[in-house]
Amino acid sequence: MPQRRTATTANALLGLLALRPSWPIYDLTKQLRRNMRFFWPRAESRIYDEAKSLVRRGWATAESNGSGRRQRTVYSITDGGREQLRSWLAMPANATQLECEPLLRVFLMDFSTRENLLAALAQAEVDARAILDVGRVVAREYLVGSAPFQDQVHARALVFDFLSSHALMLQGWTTRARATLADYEGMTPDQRAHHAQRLISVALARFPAD
Amino acid sequence: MPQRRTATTANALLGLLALRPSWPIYDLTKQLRRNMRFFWPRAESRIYDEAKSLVRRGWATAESNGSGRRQRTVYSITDGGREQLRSWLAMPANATQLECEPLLRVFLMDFSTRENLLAALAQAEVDARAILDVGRVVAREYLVGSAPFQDQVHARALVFDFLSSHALMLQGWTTRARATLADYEGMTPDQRAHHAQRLISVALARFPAD
DNA sequence: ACGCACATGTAAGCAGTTACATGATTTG
DNA sequence: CAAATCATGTAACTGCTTACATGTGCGT
Repeated sequence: MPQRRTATTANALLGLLALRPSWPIYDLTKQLRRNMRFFWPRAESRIYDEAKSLVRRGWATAESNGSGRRQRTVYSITDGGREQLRSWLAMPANATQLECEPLLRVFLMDFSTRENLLAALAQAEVDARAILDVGRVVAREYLVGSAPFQDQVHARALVFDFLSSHALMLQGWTTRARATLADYEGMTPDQRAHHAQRLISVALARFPAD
Repeated sequence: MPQRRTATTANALLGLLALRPSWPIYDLTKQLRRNMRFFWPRAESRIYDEAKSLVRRGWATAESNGSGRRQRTVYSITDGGREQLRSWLAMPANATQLECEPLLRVFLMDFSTRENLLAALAQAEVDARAILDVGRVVAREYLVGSAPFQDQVHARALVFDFLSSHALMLQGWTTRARATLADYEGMTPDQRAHHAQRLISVALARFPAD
């Protein structure tokens, strides 16, 4: 029995709404953009749509607080929304998914040029750095106690641990991969194959017992 | 200027097609399912559609080799397909994306139960184990020289390094997260906050200089 | 001879993206 | 006061997933 996708963006939004009595729509997009995009990436236009859909489903209310001609909508979670949030959290979580085009290009390295391959690795490094750069700023905010969600520091610490581990993993890999490519440089195919096998057995040795 | 998405599934398929003179469609889905799903996850039905689309665009040819009533289509890359592959590889790679619902649930832990939260962590561990289990098998094939793509071992070693690092990172994080939750157990909110700040500074200390 | 896993698709629908448009507010 | 950036959307499209439908061959 294939399992229906449980975590739509709607549920992530509900979670945010539950953290504060009311949210201007822009703050929601900002939150998604700054803090959640690294593990729950969504286009901003999605947020606007999804917020309206929450209202349609009775999980949130919208107050159009139009100062001037332009409307500024503020959203609040309803009791039904809290109920939905609770019932979503009781369902099993979907699997973690990684989509890494730089790695795809390494996989297909034989059809690429040295230059293009290095560019792909550089992209992976940029991805890592983006996380680390945000992380440095946010971490300091939480350490000095000035973060907007300071009361959530117990949860955010775990998220921070995850994301920095992920970013450091990415960065470490690009470094090793570049070194390996340099090693490959002067080798015959046979030597490369041997070298590669050694790399595999080193990595395999780090696997947990079972 | 927003950057067009460059790596559709089509290009990944072209890469596979370029590795062998001809591919039965099922072998393509198998390859995607067994080896690439961890960094380029796609539904299998997508592969069937996409293969046909390659033919429509002149990047592949299909030979319907029907033994019996049922057709077994075999695909081959064309010169145009190789050209497309080359020009895709010359474009900048898209960013790495991670979607981790277990982490989203940790982010929202205050609305969850202890039990549900642990279930989310268990899911993350299952995700890691899935990679490690496949990795163990594939690694041994490459080490004894019996892998279907043994001639690609130089590339696969780099992929293997990436995926095992990723999986070990995931597994390490779940272990630490569980320990942290246990630590939180008896604490006052204030103590938890302090504990969390210590965790953040430990993680921050591991950041590269820059 | 039956059941189950393997193999090959089709159909429908939605979640999500890109691209565009424009109002409001700050800043140099 | 012009330019840039912040803020709030809409429109069009599409890749991808889920769910379903069947054929085919193997093990028992």
